Amino acid sequence: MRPTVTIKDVAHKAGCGVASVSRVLNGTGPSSANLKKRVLEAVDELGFEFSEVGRSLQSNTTSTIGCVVPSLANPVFADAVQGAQEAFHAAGYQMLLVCTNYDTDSEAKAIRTLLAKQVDGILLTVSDATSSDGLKTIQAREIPHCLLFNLAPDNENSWCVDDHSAAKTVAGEFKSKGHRHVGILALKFKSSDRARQRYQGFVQGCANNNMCKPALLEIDDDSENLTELLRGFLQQNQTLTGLFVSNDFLALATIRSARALGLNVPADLSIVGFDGIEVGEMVEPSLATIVTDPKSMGAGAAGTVLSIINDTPRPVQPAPDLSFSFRTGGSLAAPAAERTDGEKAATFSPSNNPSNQNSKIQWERSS
Amino acid sequence: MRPTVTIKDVAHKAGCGVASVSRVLNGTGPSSANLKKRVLEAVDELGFEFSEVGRSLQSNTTSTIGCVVPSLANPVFADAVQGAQEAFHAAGYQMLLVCTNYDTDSEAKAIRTLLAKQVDGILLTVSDATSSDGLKTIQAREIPHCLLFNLAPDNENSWCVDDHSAAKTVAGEFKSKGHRHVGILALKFKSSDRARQRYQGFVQGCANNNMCKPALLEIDDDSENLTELLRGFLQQNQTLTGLFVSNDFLALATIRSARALGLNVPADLSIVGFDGIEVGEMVEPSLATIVTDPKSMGAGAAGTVLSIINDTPRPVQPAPDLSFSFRTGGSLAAPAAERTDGEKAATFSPSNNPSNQNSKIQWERSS
DNA sequence: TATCACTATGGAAACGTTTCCACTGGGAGG
DNA sequence: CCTCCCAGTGGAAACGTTTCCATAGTGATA
Repeated sequence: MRPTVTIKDVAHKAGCGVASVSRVLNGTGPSSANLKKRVLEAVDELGFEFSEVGRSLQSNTTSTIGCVVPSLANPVFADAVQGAQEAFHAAGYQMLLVCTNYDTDSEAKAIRTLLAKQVDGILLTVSDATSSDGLKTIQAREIPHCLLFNLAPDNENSWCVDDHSAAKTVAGEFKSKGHRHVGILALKFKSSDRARQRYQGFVQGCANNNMCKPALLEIDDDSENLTELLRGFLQQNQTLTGLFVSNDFLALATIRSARALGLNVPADLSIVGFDGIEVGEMVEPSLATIVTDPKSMGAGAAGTVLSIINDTPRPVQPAPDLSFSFRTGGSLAAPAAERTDGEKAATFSPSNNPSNQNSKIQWERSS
Repeated sequence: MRPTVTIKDVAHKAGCGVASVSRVLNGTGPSSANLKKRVLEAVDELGFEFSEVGRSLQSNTTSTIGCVVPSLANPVFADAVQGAQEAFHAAGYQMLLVCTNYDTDSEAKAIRTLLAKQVDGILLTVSDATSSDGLKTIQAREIPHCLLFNLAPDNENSWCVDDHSAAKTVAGEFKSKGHRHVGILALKFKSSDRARQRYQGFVQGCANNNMCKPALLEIDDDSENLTELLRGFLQQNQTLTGLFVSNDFLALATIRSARALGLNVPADLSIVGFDGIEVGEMVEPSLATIVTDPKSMGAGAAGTVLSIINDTPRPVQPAPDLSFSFRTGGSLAAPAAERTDGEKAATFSPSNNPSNQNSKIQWERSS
């Protein structure tokens, strides 16, 4: 690694003091035409660039923002990070990214590291905003920050989807199609306040619509045995005609598992997802889902952080009930009939799946 | 923002010199038990943490790595970045992330910014590795770096899928199913050397297998009118029975468009994708595709950067022909018959699409 | 001509670290 | 008892900037 050329080298080559170089290059303070020329030439010859490290030390500012998210494997976060990165970049800030893999210890550790690096602000998604150690540290140090996808505790800024309302909306959609007994398939229930919000909202939505209390199927991160889990779940809830799945990706996997069990979607089991990923519109049947705009959320939260730093008015975020929308899709329809078990089902096969034929299920028998 | 507590404050509170504080906390040099105790207490009381900025200035090292990718919207890059981030994190490095949106100017600018920030290394995906200004800058400054998903020019490290071989493999798979005339749908052909590799490999693969030279449909970033483009393309290539699509996402969109044109996939048109995203396995028909492992690629490239920094042996990367694998799927099958035009097609509808019925196409008529 | 205001410039301090060096005191070896 | 060595410690320099302050020169004004 070639030795870095510093402002001193430039000053020496230009035959002037370092202060003059700084003034010329930053356009702060006066300087003669002659001096300007000499400095610029020296810079050119040496290929000088300011070191941000020296600058940061002096200015107590790094033009760097920390960003903490659980994972980029989830396109919701990937999009949000992308949106935030663009917003920060446009304002002249770089972004330090940390993925925590939904681990609270990693969260806290990452945040300490970012603070040590003297970031000018932090954008973060934590597992639980009410109990996050990392968040407490940030608050104590009074660093400009904004939560993303977390329900905000008191005095906290946050850009998030109104998961509670969204889940209520889903309940209403099930109801309007004639469903009475539905379930919810939730991922990482414990490590995510968002999942909790969705569950509670769904329960309340079902209650508001005089539906049965939704059955809960909670699964861990690996969906290896999703089909078996689903089988067991459906056995225990035999009158269930619809399932609200906590994200689109999992919803697609659930559709596949349902098919593997010989069920027809939506006739035997309606599925509604969450997130609104684009492939949901490309599959057959298309996925009914809650559509959100993670990129805008990320950009908005970034804007909030910037507004705190610059002490400008906070950007306005969409009203809670406008933070999402419902997208209809073929995976949600009126239940064909009450599910009845113990009969031979038509095995699903790619192009032998007429939905107007009332498929029976095979999972009871084969378990 | 609360004033930062520095090593001086600690020294003052502990009643010693700053050098002693540094020694105690870093475990470098001797120190009495008494002094240790005083320092540790002071640190605790004041909540002191070292400033990385001061450290960096002194050590000429930032424990920060720059990472430049086109976009996180593409899950390939998102996964790669995630893999890289984990690898860097494990080695005690933070990651500065920049997305360039496939713009070469942004690339060069981002790289200059990263260099000014004194990153210890850079991981990057550029549009064209042979002509990248940013890459030249990095080379000139002799910064530890590694390319990702770029075909490496001389003396450059790079972790990438062997796009050329992979595309040849796809040609072979088409051939083995009995296809003779196939096409390739490429995205961002100009701004990506990877797309070019795939095209050339596919052309060569078709030639090796005595197939027709593949027709090329090149599209821009927005696939708004994909259906119309596809219609025109198929009109011009009436004997075409298969299409190699440059990424899975686009492949799914193509399947949808084909259906909208009244075509049955795979009977009328086989589709093979590229990337191996997981949803490809969840849809009907499942997507035949080239499977890659972007996360491992990202982690591997990160390992290479680290090995350059630490002057340790380079991690070994998989042999080019093991950098991918072909995944069979329902979207690739033997062509049902030569496509014939001008007849009324069965309009596609969700569950009214028996593949054993030889669908006719409607696009000729409706254009 | 003396004063003034202002441009042009360089020296030096400051930012938060680490590390070199110098200084002290005490124990071991002669 | 005198050396010598070493643990223990603090002062100060250095890293690359910016900025305050002092100085010098210049032209205009009184």
